[in-house]
Amino acid sequence: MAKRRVSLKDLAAELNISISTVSRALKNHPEISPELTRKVQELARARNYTPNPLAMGLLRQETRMIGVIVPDLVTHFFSSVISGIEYVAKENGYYILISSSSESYEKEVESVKNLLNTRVEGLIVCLSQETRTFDHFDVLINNEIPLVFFDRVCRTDEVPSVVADNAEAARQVTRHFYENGCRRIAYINGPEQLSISKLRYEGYLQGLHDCRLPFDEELVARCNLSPEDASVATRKLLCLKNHPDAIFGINDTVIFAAMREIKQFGLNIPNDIALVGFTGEFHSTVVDPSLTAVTHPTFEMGQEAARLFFERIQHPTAPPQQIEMKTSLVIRNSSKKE
Amino acid sequence: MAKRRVSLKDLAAELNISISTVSRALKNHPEISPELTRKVQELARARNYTPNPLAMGLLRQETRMIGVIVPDLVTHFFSSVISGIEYVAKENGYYILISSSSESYEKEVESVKNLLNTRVEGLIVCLSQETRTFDHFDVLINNEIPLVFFDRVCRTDEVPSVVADNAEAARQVTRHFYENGCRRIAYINGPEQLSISKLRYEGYLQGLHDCRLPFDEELVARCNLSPEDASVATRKLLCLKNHPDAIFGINDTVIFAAMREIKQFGLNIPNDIALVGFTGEFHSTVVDPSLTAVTHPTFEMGQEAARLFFERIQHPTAPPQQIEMKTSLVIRNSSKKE
DNA sequence: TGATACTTCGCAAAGCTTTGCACGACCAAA
DNA sequence: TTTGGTCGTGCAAAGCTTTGCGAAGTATCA
Repeated sequence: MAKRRVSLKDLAAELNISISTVSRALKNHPEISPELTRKVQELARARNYTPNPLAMGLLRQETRMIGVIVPDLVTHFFSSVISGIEYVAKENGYYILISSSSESYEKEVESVKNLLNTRVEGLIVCLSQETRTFDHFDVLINNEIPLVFFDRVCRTDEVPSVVADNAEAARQVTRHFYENGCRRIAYINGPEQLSISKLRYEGYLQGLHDCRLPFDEELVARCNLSPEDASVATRKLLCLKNHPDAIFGINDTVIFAAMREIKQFGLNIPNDIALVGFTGEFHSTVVDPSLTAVTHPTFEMGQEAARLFFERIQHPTAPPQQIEMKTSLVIRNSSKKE
Repeated sequence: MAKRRVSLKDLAAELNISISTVSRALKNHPEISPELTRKVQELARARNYTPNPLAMGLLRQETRMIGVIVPDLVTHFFSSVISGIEYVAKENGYYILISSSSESYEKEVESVKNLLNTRVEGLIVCLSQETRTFDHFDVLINNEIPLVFFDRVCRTDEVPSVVADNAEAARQVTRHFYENGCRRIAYINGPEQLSISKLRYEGYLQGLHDCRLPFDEELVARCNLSPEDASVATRKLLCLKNHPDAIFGINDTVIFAAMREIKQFGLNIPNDIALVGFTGEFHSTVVDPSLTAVTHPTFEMGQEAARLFFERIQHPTAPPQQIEMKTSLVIRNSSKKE
């Protein structure tokens, strides 16, 4: 057990004055005489006094903590967003409590409950891929507890959120493929309930339409976001009697898995199959061929999410904003046919 | 401002009984009659009562929070270790407060101070690469506040720690190079003050000695752990009149930067230069050629660190353990000369 | 009926901080 | 001498929970 830290009471006892006087002296209250103020502040420094946040929290009903729930901590996208959240939180004197849902609905529900019990002042959440119902956020919404979603969102009419320009980005990717001579453009999608899946899929469709390419159902594969499942989905595409000449993957996990699969299949990237991913990873540049990718401003997404959160703290009932972050298509070698 | 949550006082008022009775009823105290107990518990459930951790913290002098300080959140190694810490923390009903030092000594000192002021029960730390002095941990040690280091450690005679078998792993890498025909084996080291730099360097030297290879000072480059600096270090090696035929990089950031640099230089991996990294990344398999690497059990390192932490909570003055985790050299294509 | 023994509960303190209000002391004016 | 004011400080409550101890009430026994 760590020793008790010094409290106002300790200082008061040592100086033979009351606790309230110490408290006031420390914040330079004008009603306390200058010498006493000086004496108190000196002692406080010497004893290394800092106010107890638990007591303050109890008094002010605030904990200066933000709960953050992400599907996992390890994926570059999430750790980078968290980094952005942490940055803004720190600026505001807040800490973040991180909980990983492991892409599990149940754990997500559990995390919401536990974090609220810990009295965080609100939550910043990216939904798990299993999550199809959203009642576990009712408590937050009904009680006006700040809540912000990012990337994988829901209930955007009630909850502020930060997302990428998913549809537009996917549309551009499709057109980029077309301009590079691809005609059978495949798309590996994520779970249908995820907002990013829907929107990127829509963008893909729009892109096809822009280029007057026919929609071919067999060119759309679906997977959960694990590397294994992505590999399966890729193989399915590769085994078509007429395999695609381009594959667009919903995120980096998927596209890296696809890349490996295609190589093992003995096909050339980009000549046999062009490849574009949706990612923010620096690894795009280190794979071979280097990966053309829609690049997220991940750190900035985290910052925006945190800003939205603090706005929410200020104005809990303001109409929810949705911030759409501009992505950019960084063209590298995986999509340039010779 | 979020509404106040229900407290014992609210429940007591609603039932017209005293707070203490409610408190006891909720924990099935035998002195409370069965019916009253039932009634109280029902109401508590209905009103969604959970004890206020601030009040409990104040009372018991515990916050059930662990401060975690890492150089950054984004690198796979750290996010994966954090993941392991979080896992064990959750098992024990603890949360982690994460603070990033951004590889800065000052921010590390700041983080230690701030986290302690937040009344975390202790700290799990990986030193920043700038850190050369360690007085900022005195407060913890003198006050018996639990502290655990991982990976980049110091004061191991006083503080428990979790590290990889750095020297042994580096030695094996060097021998592996030798067995694959490499004779001019270079090493890109990190900042000298880091324990991992020292130990891996020692292992490298031992490996050379084992293989009766001469030590050549110009084959040792140093960099801070940024990709940019790693690139510079690599170029220096490549520009030697007699460039190395193997490069061993202290971590993944370094080795991926080196890989890129070598390719740009027009040299072939592994035939011109073999490459081995020190990493836990799944990306090793997706780069081309796939990267031979010393693989850390990163998640497990986090778990061990957390376990050590909880032991420390139990026995703050027990002699500090140092846990050395076994790494394994996973041989892929980047080190196989034809 | 009075005393004893349980059963069932409430009071209050501790853990820490802030802050409105009151109180004592001292001085000046009436 | 009394009143009114100013200045410096302390009291106490609130925010929430746990728990030792005391008290009220009921039942049992002599």
